[in-house]
Amino acid sequence: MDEEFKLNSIAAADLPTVDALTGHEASSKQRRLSPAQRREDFIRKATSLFAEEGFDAGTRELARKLGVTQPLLYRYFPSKDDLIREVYKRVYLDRWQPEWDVMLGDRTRPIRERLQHFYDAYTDAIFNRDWIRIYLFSGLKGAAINKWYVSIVETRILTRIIEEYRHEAGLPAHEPAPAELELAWLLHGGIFYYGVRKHIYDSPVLEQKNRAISNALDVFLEGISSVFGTAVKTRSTAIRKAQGPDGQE
Amino acid sequence: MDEEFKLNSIAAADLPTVDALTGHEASSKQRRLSPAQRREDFIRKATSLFAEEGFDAGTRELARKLGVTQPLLYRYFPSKDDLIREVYKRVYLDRWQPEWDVMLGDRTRPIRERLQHFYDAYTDAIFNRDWIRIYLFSGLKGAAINKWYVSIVETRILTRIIEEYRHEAGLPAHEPAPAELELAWLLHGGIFYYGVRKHIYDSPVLEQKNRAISNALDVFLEGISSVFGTAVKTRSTAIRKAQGPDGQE
DNA sequence: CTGTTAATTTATCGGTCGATAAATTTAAAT
DNA sequence: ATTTAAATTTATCGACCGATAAATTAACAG
Repeated sequence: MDEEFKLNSIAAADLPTVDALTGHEASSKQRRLSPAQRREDFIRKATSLFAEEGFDAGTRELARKLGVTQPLLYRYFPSKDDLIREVYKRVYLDRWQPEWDVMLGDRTRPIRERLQHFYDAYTDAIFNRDWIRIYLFSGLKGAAINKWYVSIVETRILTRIIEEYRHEAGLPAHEPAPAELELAWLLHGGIFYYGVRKHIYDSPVLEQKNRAISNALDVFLEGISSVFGTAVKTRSTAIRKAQGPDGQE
Repeated sequence: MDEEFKLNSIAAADLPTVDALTGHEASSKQRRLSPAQRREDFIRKATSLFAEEGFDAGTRELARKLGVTQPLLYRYFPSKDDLIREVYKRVYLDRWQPEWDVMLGDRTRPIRERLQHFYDAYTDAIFNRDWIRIYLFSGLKGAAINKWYVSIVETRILTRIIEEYRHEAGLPAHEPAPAELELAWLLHGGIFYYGVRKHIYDSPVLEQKNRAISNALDVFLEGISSVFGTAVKTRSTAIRKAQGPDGQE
């Protein structure tokens, strides 16, 4: 657990493309790839394979999906565990946008708008089969990066949500109390579970993700207003009339 | 997927005890057990083993934990998959209490009280490492019983919550709309995630589970009141003053 | 065209997996 | 005490696992 992680370090997108590396268009008959490209392919295919079958998926199946032989993997990664760690980093670090931090703290915009913007973007980034499954599998394995990520969500997102809410509601600023953080987790976990139901359980969910988020934010913000004993204008009645929660418009 | 499941069928508790079967007190040196007892032991230890390591855990390790040899398993279960199915049934069907259904529909009690009672009892039943991990592992495997369980939660619990809320709020009775169900899922998923954080991620959570639930219910009920445009007395201000959400009392 | 480098393959090792068959041993019945 | 039924163990099979070493071959430099 003495590892350290850094959000949005050098990522796949920074790697040179096949064309740039090889000097000609990528052909399906291309037999040899540059080390960078081959390594990238291993990580990418491993991500989807591990997402589907868990980290016990075989290295031979991975190689077969790439059209290469299994021992080749060990020229690029000392062990399967090292490959898994690369997959972790790719999944956990790459999709996080540092600007989320900034945007959530932008007090020129109402918090309702900031929250909708954030959760629209955040769920766009993580609501896909690969991400959610890798997240759950690594969580079940007790991977250090999973616990680290959860703590990041709490400090960078949920703590800020409470702080910003308190500010907009005119409440005195202080470190969010455990019970306040817990309410932010209720919102966050509830929204996350939408993704789990849709992408893991293949369960029918409300079609429009942004409406599910919108309604969740309405309930959350109105709910904590009442509970905190503060009356804050948090939602647009125009929106409410246009897309009420009963879906009967 | 043509399997059918039945909540609370004959369960472990209905099995005769070791004493009843063997006629004398269970000794740790007991070498042979009755088939019923041995089978029960296999299922129990398999549940905790699979919960920890996933369903890829070896049958040899399972046997070792029971102090027997591995082939013995195959006198009690035709295959490892059959054992896994038994574990599923034990986990998914046993802890469900049919009275939850009834209680949630008891209109002599306010819905706030019924919800608190239900979620206190429900989380008492499922918030433990074994249950949550088996649930997640089987979900990731796409097990039929997992999808079945999710649909049961929706029809038996969440649909009822919305119906009962609508009734208490004086709204016309009708099948919950998708957006309404989605809000019930927000509550349910948010509460479930409390258990995941505590038992899977080993993340610090608000110590008192019942307070976390109470605050969640306050936010949910007050929130949907506002969103639905209905004013319903849902929470006791006495409770609110005694244990406000800021945890500073 | 030739030589060199390294990307890739072939062959293989020891270990573990789920599962089966046959031998053994315990416990109860006679 | 002897017999009998079945609970349990021993031995083993074929398949698959992660990993290593050595042989091969594709791509580029001269």
